[in-house]
Amino acid sequence: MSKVLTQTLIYEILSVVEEIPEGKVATYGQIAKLIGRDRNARLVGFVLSKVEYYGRYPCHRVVNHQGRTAPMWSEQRSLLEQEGVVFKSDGKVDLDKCLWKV
DNA sequence: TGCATGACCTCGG
DNA sequence: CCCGAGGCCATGC
Repeated sequence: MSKVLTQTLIYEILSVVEEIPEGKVATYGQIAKLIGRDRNARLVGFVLSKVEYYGRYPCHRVVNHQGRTAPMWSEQRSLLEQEGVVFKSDGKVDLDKCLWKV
């Protein structure tokens, strides 16, 4: 980890991400809120984009509010489908059923 | 020190 | 659902 993006923030985010059960997905805003930074939803995405740098976490269970996955990510959909996450014809996650409820 | 970018969110139309 | 505007924080040049 050459760049230290506030270890505290990353630790809190990963803590929440680890709590996401299989077959469920969470939104960036949801996570941001759980760590007490509801205004920093952007940071969550920004951090998760580099989280693979810190270790392997189920960051594929995190999608945006539209249920859309990362634009450049190819296997994210496959990973989620393997866990039982339902996808719509549009290629988006069915948040009505797979959204992680706290 | 300042400006631009990003896996975003909410509100209104 | 898509489009546009405003906001918020950290990173990188």
